[in-house]
Amino acid sequence: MVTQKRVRANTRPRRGYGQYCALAKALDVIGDRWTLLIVRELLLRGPCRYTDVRNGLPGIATNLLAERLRELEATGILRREDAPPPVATTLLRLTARGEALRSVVHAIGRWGGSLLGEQIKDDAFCSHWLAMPLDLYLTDRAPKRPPIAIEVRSGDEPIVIETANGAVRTRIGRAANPDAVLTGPAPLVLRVLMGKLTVGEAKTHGVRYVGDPRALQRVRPV
Amino acid sequence: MVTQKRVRANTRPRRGYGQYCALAKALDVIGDRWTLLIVRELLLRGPCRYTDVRNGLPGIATNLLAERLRELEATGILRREDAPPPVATTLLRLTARGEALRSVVHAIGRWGGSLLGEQIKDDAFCSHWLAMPLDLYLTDRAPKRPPIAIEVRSGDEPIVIETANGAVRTRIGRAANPDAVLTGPAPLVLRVLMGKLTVGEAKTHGVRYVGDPRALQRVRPV
DNA sequence: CAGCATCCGCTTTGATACTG
DNA sequence: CAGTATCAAAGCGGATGCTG
Repeated sequence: MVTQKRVRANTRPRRGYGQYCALAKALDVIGDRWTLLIVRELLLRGPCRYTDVRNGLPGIATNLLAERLRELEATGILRREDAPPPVATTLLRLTARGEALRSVVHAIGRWGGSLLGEQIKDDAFCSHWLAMPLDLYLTDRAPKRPPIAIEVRSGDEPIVIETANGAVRTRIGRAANPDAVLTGPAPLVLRVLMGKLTVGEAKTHGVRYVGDPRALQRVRPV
Repeated sequence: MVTQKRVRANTRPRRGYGQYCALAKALDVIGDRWTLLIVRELLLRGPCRYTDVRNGLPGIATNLLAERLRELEATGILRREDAPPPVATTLLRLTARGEALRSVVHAIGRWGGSLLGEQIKDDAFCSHWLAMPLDLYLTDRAPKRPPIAIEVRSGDEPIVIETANGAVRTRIGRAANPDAVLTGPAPLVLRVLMGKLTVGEAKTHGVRYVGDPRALQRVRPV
């Protein structure tokens, strides 16, 4: 008798912890390798294509990404939707439940901040990853004054730090009229923004800063 | 000649994401299977023995637990210490860095709460796991009044809900003089404490409540 | 090219047995 | 009590191939 091979096609048996505990149940869903990094990409980029997600995840195997996306869709964390008329492609968008993972990603990111300082060695880096620490630590020191924008160029994609009614938001893209532009290697750029390194010191290591010097003070972390 | 066994000892190659990102670095350390559940046990129990941790993690393989504990020690999340004179054993205790994971565990637990309501089927349950949702959601509605204690018996170990200067803390153990004692199956007990089920309704399903009825109101969640 | 699926070799995990 | 030893099964990484 022939043994059944491809029995259950594309549904994994899902190896869960089997514990009646919110943490365990959550980890059943978001605890697999790469899963939270996929969520990170969708949180930072907003709705985007398969390929965009993959570009933000150097090292992931394509089949694994496809599988994770299927799982995330099945668990109601993201959904696929057709892009508006101009381009004909499928967009991946976080659901409300997926957006709610921002608090989780922030908590882990904040905890992991202390592990980051050391060195890069041959770590991959994508400039939009800067957005997370910036959103986490920067504050608007002068909420009453007119908003400012700082453009940061540190890798493939430029990002913009904007003050908007008291909060600091970081997004991928360019500023129409930036008050300052900061350019250089990521660890240094980050240290400058975090106030751990003066612009003067950083400039001797390849960082460039053009524009209003007060812009940096404006968003300095507490 | 005796062959050396302990050659490669305890250093794995460690398969990290290789990304210069706080989230990825954190997941390199706490992203492996079982790791955060081990941290949960240490957070809920405080310093305890290997066996205590294992009892709180039904299904874990002993070698895996031993390996994870080694990794957590190496990454500075816990440390081993000799127990005080009476008992001669090794205690596992979270370091400050490990305690800082409470915010991470809480964030994930809060997110995972919505996944929990459904059914138990054949999920394992340990009564001390109740402590997390209780710490997350209960509040002291009358901080000025004398503190109260509610004992909950829902499984192997009793736990105590205590109000202490405005906060609600849950711990493993018994209350010397509880204002109320709640007994019954976990999902029901939880629903009662969360205010989603009245004591009267719960009693028809096997829940017992003995003591001051106002104790329950006192710690009701917002 | 975007968006996968398939195959293969290696690593991690799970279950059990055994030891100081 | 606190692990180590062993081995099968599942998961993962990388390469490659297929389809619209």
